[in-house]
Amino acid sequence: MPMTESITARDEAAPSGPGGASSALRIAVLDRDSGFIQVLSKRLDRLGWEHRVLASPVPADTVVSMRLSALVVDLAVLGPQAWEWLERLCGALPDLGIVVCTGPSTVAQRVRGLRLGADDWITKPCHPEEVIARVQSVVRRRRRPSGRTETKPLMAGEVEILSDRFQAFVGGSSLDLTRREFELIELLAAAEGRVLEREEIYSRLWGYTMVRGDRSVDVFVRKLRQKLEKASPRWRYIHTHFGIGYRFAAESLDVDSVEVEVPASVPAAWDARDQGKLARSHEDRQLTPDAL
Amino acid sequence: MPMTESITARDEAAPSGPGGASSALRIAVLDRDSGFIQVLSKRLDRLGWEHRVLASPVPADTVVSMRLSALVVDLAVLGPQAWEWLERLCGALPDLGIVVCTGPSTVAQRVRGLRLGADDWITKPCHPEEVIARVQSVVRRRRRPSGRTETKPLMAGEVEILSDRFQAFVGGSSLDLTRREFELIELLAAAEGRVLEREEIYSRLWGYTMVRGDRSVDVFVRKLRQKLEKASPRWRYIHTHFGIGYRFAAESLDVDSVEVEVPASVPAAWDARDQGKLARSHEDRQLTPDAL
DNA sequence: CCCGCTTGTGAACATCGTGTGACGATTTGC
DNA sequence: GCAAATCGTCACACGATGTTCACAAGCGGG
Repeated sequence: MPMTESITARDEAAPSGPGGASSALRIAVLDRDSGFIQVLSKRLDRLGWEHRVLASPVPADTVVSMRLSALVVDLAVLGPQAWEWLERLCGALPDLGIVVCTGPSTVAQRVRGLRLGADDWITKPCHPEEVIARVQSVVRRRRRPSGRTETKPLMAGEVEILSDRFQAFVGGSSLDLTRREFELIELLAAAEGRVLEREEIYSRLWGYTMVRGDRSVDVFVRKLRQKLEKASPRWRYIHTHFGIGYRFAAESLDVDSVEVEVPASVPAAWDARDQGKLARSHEDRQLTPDAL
Repeated sequence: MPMTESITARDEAAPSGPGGASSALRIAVLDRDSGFIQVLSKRLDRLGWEHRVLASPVPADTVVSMRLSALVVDLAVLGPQAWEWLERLCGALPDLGIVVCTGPSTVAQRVRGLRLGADDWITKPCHPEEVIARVQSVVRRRRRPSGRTETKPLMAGEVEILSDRFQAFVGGSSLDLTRREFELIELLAAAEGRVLEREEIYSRLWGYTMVRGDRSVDVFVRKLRQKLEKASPRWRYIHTHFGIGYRFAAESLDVDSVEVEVPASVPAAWDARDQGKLARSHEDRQLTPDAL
């Protein structure tokens, strides 16, 4: 069985993607081995997981309040009451992932721990990477039921983008976006204020690189604009940047409420010129490069 | 730390009760170590778990058809393709519990196995009782629905979904849903208002990942719609989202009772449009862009 | 002010996704 | 072992969706 590889710290994708509340893990380590803790903490940091180190036997109730995804625990820290503590904890938090990481033990002890509710049992000395991997494995299973992807609605101007409905709404009524249209508005709105190049939009939506001359992005932008215009006539959302791409930003045509929708991140020159342009031109979506 | 106890074979309750599919575990062991297999099989028998021993590297597809709860596997049996095999299996059956039980290995190998989707990794030689305990632990984690005894009836429009009866009712009379039909309506109703993608529905109901071109979900949606339509003709429950999946939401065809079923989160314009369309079109289930 | 390039627009076209009925395979109950 | 129920696949039809065109309009640089 030729299995040879090194443990490369190939970092999992940091929590960046729009869909990714996936990596929002909270871990606690209950141990006293300072060396072990230090190495583990470092690794957890690099993974971007929130973590906390506990040195003394915390009452089970306290653990409950920490809202953890998983707990790594050395039973030795707990002393004689380890079993009782473990049992109570598992009873109180059946969804908490528990990885016991402790010194030499008998089979009977391991079996007992696992039966009481521990999800895994590692024997020290052990490699931190394996601890991480086992915690991941435990959490991977745990996370299924909480698949409730907490998708906060994206808001911009009058439109409300609900990821779990695959739709955008204005005043409660759907824009009737098709799948691609929705993906496009979601992508644009997630990058609100920033200009996205055509190539990037294309590759993020279609998955492969755009061939020169492909007008798909333009076409879908048009469709989106049509539906946005119909549902929210007094606002402009998608702005063209000539030779570059598109930028999503809710901008009202009503002069009164100008300051409402202009993001603070945009330099002042922007709104001044832009609004001027908006006021005098019917073709206000077309922004020349020097308007930046 | 006084931890001393013998491994008593205190059998878990055998699958006896009518309601109890709780202990109906199906395990497979893929190994060639006859002694290990024999001892393990004996133990599995006493626990009342269905089990099957495989001696040769079974193709991943075959494993799928075995409807297992968990699999204990010695990677040595699989030879050089072990990793690939493991990866494909985990991809096809994300809910299958996989316990690797194999000879001496490096940390890197264990980490790799766990990352690929294995739930646990035990190093031989090991005590059968620990294997059992770890399988139990994995399965315990895997099972989310049985853990909850919350038998709150789900209500939507005129239908009432009673999980403990595996049936849906309208006005007290059963819809005579088959198992799959019930699982489907339960899944959909639990996510009321949210769009569920076909792939998700399939993987949650069938347990493995959907192959492209499989129409099973569509077919069962049709069967469900038929029964819902017959029992509750004045309501629509399952809505198609083209290119995505289905959304469950009770919507009345009667204009009067609009406010009853519309969730507060969705503003009024919704039903206004929707109801209008629903009222005048016989083909209301297919949500054309302008019907949503 | 003109020319080349980029973008907007509408429609035609090809493709894909879904509803539907029927059929064979498998499981379940007696 | 048989009969009924249930499950999953298939082929067909139809419509929604995505893609590609040609042309018009707008922009930028001489």
